[in-house]
Amino acid sequence: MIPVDEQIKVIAKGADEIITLEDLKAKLERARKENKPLIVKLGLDPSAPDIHLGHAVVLRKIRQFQDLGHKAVIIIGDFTGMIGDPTGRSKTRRQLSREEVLENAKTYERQIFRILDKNKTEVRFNSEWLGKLTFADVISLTSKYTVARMLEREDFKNRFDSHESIGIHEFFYPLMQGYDSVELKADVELGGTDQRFNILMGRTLQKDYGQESQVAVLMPILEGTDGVEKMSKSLGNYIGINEAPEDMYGKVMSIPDGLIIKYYELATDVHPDEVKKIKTALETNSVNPRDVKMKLAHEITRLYHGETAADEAREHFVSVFQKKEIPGEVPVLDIGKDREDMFINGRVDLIKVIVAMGFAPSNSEARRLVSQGAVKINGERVKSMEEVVIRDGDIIQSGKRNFVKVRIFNGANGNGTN
RNA sequence: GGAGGGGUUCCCGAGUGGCCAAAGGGGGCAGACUGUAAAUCUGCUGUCGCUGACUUCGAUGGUUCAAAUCCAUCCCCCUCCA
Repeated sequence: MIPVDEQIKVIAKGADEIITLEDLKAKLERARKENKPLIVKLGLDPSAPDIHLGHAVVLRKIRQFQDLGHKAVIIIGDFTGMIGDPTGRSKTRRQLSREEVLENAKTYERQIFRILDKNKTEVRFNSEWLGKLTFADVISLTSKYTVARMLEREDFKNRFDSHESIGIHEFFYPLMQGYDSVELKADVELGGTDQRFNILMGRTLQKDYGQESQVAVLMPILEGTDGVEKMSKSLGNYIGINEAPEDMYGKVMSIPDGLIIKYYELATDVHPDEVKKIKTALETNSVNPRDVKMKLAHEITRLYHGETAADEAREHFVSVFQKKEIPGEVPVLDIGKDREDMFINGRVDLIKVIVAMGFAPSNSEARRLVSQGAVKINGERVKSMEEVVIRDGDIIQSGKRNFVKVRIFNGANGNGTN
């Protein structure tokens, strides 16, 4: 293991807060002396199975720990997932079924190793120990904390003050998460700054159970593409690590300029010195933010899809969004005899095509898109539903980014009249 | 256990018999302008083969020509008292 000071430099990079730095130092020194890796814990909530750049922030940090010689334990919160983390919520979450949780957990496992070192990672499900606790154990656990201290947590406090409901079971979430740390004898727990309360709970409980308290490493929260809210699947402002290169590139391009540096810091492995240079360049207006963002988009895409795919994604972006060309490759919708649902009076119906491709959730929505001039056929804006005739090979564009090529097979008709 | 307040569309929130598919704001979507940035302006924002019809205001049943609005029962949330 490399010297402790060097390790701390790496660990502290990008971190919002380390509680406490002294504890971390002590642990690292001991680990180095005894050549015994630290147990670094990260809990994943299995309610959102698509890993996105927001999750990747902590996962990358874990990876850094691994590269320093430490061991990661990923906890799939299958048991806690049935409660749902109340963090940041203004409402009680719905409980996931056991099947949903397990299904999501599987999806998770498939994705995390695109970032983590599999050889230095252990994956555990917290039902393994939480499911075994007796009611007496639970009482004993709860007796270690008070309602007043629970209400110190901001989201609980807000809900309490504004007379919104708080389920008793929600109080258990932090306790359970803390108990996970007890079970693992975790040395470090990673999380976003919104996990501060939960992770500190681990510190408290470990002490109560006669263990050394874990160190909290809190990473900043990455805002999503809207630039305001925390990146999350449910808000639809996320960039998934499994997304197609073009989508990934495009989504990065849509983030507000103010977030460029933060994305560089938290979502890439670009060296801090280099990031500093970019920051200065932006601040002195010596570069066009768009160009910086294009480099960022390329970098992030490269990280998950490789150099070639990233280059192609850039070309695609330039062609479609900057030059407003129709992309070379467009998804194809085959309409054969068996797709009678796509026809009205013997004609392929534009509305149905839009809905079939998922460009709009309902016919009404599709109709709105058309009436607002969002739909083009072969580059020609559709002005009236009356005149529309869709022919074999036509390329339909809905909004800025959705394209489809329609293939109508002979005998299935398509050219207007019957 | 008692008393009171409340549950409206994605969210907040108005609406207490017909003019209500339901004000206003937020969010979202689309268009213009751009750099798929920000800001700004405009339109749209229940569903449906859509100048009309159908479904929605916690749930069910009722009163009425007509119910988000009135009545009954039930469910849920909050406050105060015990």
